[in-house]
Amino acid sequence: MSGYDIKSLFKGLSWLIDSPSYGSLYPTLHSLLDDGLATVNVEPNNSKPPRKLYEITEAGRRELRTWLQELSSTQFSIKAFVRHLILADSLSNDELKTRLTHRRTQIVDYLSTPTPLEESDGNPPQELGQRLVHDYSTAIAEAELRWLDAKLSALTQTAGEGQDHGLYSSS
Amino acid sequence: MSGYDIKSLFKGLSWLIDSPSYGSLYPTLHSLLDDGLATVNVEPNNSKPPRKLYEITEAGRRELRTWLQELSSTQFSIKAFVRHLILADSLSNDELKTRLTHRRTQIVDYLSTPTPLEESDGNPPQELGQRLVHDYSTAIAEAELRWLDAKLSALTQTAGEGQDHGLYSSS
DNA sequence: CAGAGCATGTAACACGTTACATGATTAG
DNA sequence: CTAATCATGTAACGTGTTACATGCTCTG
Repeated sequence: MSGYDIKSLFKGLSWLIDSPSYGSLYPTLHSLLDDGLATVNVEPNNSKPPRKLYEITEAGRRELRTWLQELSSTQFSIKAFVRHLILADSLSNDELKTRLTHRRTQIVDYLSTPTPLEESDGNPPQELGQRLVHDYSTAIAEAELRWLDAKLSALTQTAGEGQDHGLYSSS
Repeated sequence: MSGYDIKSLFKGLSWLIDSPSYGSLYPTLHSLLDDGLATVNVEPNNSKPPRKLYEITEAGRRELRTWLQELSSTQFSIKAFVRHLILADSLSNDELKTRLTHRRTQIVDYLSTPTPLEESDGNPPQELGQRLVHDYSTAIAEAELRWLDAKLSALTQTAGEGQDHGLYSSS
């Protein structure tokens, strides 16, 4: 993909996670080249600035794998999970299944932790906000749980299909 | 609340949105005092550092309102919406309803935009990640829509109840 | 008796955004 | 004809994190 393509992808997801600015995106791409983690293929684009199509190298893929491993073992955020999904192409069927299962565990844990419930006394000084957010957070978590279950069952039924991980077969 | 309390609140929400570090939280609280947007009430805490309980001033509440207005009219992100919910105490019944309705509109718009569907040709070079994320994003958006509808109907049924906005009456 | 939680705060550093620079093409 | 989209890039600036400093208390 080109820097522009990457930016577009994130822009479409910006309601869920932050989208990087070109000011950080382009320099990052340049440093990937310097480190040999990616290669470019410059494609002329009639009098417009040429499209620079980046591709990950083997070394890059190795780095990516360890980075994703780190991510999933230390971060629970939606941001981290979405990053994982975006990069699902780099994972094998089994790896993806492992990650989704791990995520499922985290969500279940989150949903089962009994709300801290702060403020002893007669409790409501002013905490409508807290309750609303907690409520919202729970609703989102439950939705994610259902989504994970659906994907996991699709992934398990068609065990070793390779290509599309059995997720989007027969439209 | 104290700086510590605020941090705890965000920590509990860190799976949804970023939690600020103390390194930015405390200085921010200090600058609110300088600007007269908040006041402190220092509460001794037997030999532990005293708890500094901050409270918003009238001027602060005015600033907050315009800030929230700005937020909701320019940002569509979950981050912005969660901020709004946390601060729901500062909004009147009608204001809250307006914001939720506005959010609902945004979600509906998002769900109705026909997926860009990039890559003309025979389309699938490698875009499992894109599809997965889109799928996930849609599932979350639909869950939020249902949540909004539930809250909005609760809010409308008990029109002008004041106190708890009619949201959490008779448990 | 060690580690987690309570509780506040500062300074160096890294990071990312904003604003700028450039310019053709296509859609309304 | 104007605005949006395509397409890349740099430098100054602002903001936020990381690491450090301090010290009591409760839990396992």
